[in-house]
Parts: sequence; C-alpha cells; structure tokens
Amino acid sequence: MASAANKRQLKVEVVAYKRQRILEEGSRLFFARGYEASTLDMLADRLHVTKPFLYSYYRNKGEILSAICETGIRESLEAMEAARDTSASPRDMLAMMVAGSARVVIERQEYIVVYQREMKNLVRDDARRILNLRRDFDHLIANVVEDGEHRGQFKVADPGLAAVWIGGLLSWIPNWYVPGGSRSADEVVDHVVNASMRLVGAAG
Amino acid sequence: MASAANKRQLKVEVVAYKRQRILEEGSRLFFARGYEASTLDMLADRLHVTKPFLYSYYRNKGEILSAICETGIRESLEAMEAARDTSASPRDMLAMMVAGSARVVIERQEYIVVYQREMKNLVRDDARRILNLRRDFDHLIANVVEDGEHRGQFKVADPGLAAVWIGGLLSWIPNWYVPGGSRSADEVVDHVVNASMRLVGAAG
DNA sequence: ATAATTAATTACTAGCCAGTAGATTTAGAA
DNA sequence: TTCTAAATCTACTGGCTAGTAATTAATTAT
Repeated sequence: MASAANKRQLKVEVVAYKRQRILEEGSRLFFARGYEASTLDMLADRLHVTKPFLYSYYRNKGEILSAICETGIRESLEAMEAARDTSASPRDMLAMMVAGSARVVIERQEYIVVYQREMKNLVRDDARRILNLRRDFDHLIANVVEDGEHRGQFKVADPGLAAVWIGGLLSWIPNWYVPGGSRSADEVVDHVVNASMRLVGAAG
Repeated sequence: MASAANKRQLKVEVVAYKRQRILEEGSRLFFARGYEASTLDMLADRLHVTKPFLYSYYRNKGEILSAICETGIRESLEAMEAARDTSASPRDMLAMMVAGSARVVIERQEYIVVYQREMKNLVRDDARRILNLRRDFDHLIANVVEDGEHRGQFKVADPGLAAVWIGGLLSWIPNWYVPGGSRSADEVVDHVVNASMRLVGAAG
C-alpha cells in the first residue's frame, strides 16, 4: 500500500514528467516554426492543455527555451564526459567522444537545432550558463586532441581550432541527416567519426 | 550636360543602391536581434527613414529577408563558379573554390548567418528558389571532389557527403571567426582550405 | 515659374500574443 | 461523504507591430 512518502515521491516524478513533456513538444514546435513564431497556445494545444498550465511549470516562454537549449548541450556534454572517463588512447577516446555526442545529436535533433538557431533569444544569464556548457564541450575535445598530438597519434596545427571544427561537424549533422532516410543512424555516426579522424590527421 | 536618358539611368542606380542599403542594414539588424524580433521601424530608424519608405522598395518584411538570404548564398555560389571556370587540377580547383567562398562567408557573415538561421521564415516559393542555389553550391563541390577522386588526387568514400562536410565547414566559420580578433581573415581561409583538403583525403 | 509626377512622411488600425486574475474542477484527507 | 488544497481552466488585457490611407515634400518636365 502507498505510504504518504511514496505518494509525495510519485508526485515529484509526475511533475518532472510534465516538465519534460513540455520540453519535448516545445522542441518540436520551435524546431518546426521557430521560437518567436511559435505561440504558447500552440504548444498548449499540442499537449492538450491550456496556456496557464504551462505557466505553472515554467515561469515564462523564455524559460522553456532555455531549458530546451540546456538539455541539448548538456546531454551531448555528458556523452563526451562518459568517453573521457575511460582509459582509452587519445585516438579511441576521441572516436568514442565523437560517436557518443553524434548519437545525442541524432536522437535530439530538435533540441540541438533549436539551441543553435534560437540562442540569441536567451536572456543574458541563461545565455552565459549555456555558453559555459558549450565551452566545456569544446575544451573536452581540445584536451584529447592535444593529448593525442603530444603522443604522436594526431597531427594538428592548432588543437583548439581542430576542436571547433569537430564541434562544427557534429552541429552540422541535422542539416543533412534525414531520420528514416537512406542513411542509418549508425552509418552517420561512422561518417562523423571518420571525418573527425581526418581532421585531426590521425594515421590510418 | 545630363540627358533624359542619363537621368533615367542614374535613377535606376539610385533605386538599386537604396535597395542594397536596406539589405545591408537589414542583415546587420536580423543578425543581431533575429528576424522576428526585429521590427521594420527599427530597420527604418537605422537608415534614418520611415517604415513606409521600406514598403516602396520591398513588398513586405518577408521579401527583405528573402533578398538577404539570396544574396548570401548567391555570392558564395558565384565565387565557386569563378573557380570552376578555370582549368586547374581538381586539387587546386577545390582549394580555390573553398578559399573563394570562405572569403565571401567572412565578408558577408551577417547575410550567411541570417540565411542559415532564418530560412524557416521564408515563404514556400522563396525557400525553394534559395534551396536550389544551395543545391547548385553542393553539386559544384561534389563534382570537383568526384573528379579528383577519379584522378586519384582525393580519397573519399562518398563525394556527395564530402561536399556536405565542406559546406558545413564553410557555414561554421561565423561561429568562431571574430572580425578584428586574433586570427586574420587570410589565416582563417587557409585553415578552412587545409581542413577541406584533409576531409577529401588529399595527399600532402 | 508652375504643373505634374514621384518620393517620402504622418498618423492610424487590425490582429496577435505573452502573461494574469479569478473561477472551476479534480484529487486527497478526515 | 464532506472539507481542503492543489491543479487546471475560462476569460481577459495591455502592448506591440505589420501593413496602409491620406498627406506633404521634393523632383522633373513644360
């Protein structure tokens, strides 16, 4: 039988679920129509609720956007951190990092595209917080590239720049990968990993 | 002394200049604030004119956006076509193509970024017209990559995909090149050319 | 000079939408 | 069942902006 504590716990989960559903539909809507052109009434309709419902889960429209942007970059970052925390060689580690975050980009296309496109609509504080995540992301790549360079596995002029290039490849995926199209997600991941390896001048 | 024909000619040029100035300030404004968040009154203010002035040079806000997007992609395309119309080897031709359009991207950052970000706000016909320019752009790269592959100068699995990657590198420039920053425009062009060469597996 | 035409402005409206106040329904506790 | 609190909805508004009609200013032609 359900104790009071269990019920409280359940309620917390339900709230979290509702917040997540708002982001899910929000990311699809903003992806399809753009942030400014999307109205909260549209978002509410898609969720079969009303606008004030949204306001009891997020303070305002901007907070929904910032949560979407943060989710996209944070999940990519987490995939990279998981790869960093192995003891693989720089070469394998970079491949794992790129593959991991490529999978996030593919799975969360809408979040990533909205993040890139609509960043400019974030209020200053949100923009800074999210920019810092982005910086962490770039540093993670730069560090492993630099490490590989020192160990002679890579051949690059400027590890920081190489990291930016790789970030670019990852961000570019949604521009050409069509879900359900001729290329499978795994193929796409392979291509991105290979392209990254070429960019850092990995032998092979 | 000015003939009637000369005056007519001059007037045509003045109209063209005004239209171009609208695009110039429009691209800066849309770049800085986003298309939807920019109002025509803001744009008019920057040009020291009034909103109805704009309406006598463009039918509506959307037409200004589409002209900006088209300018960005068209100039990049023209730079590529100029390189194609030489008799250079695939390797040199690709380098010239990438360098040429990289220079356009650097010079016209605002146009390019607005094009990428705000494409979704174009009405159907404009979107199609501009997408076709984009296709031409990709095909131009793909053709030279394929040619180089056949002649053994490049080593790629999928020329079409390699073209997309290179397009991605070019589009990514505005995300890290800061005008007046530590890297000169020429350095940036070199980096992009080198990265492109690595992506197509050019020897050397 | 002056009439005619072109260019640009002032002053307005219609519609849209983020955000909110207050009513109503639903769920949980006693 | 009835009472209380939480969740959600109905109904509204204030501000903003694309687009326009009517007017004035500037050019050009006669």
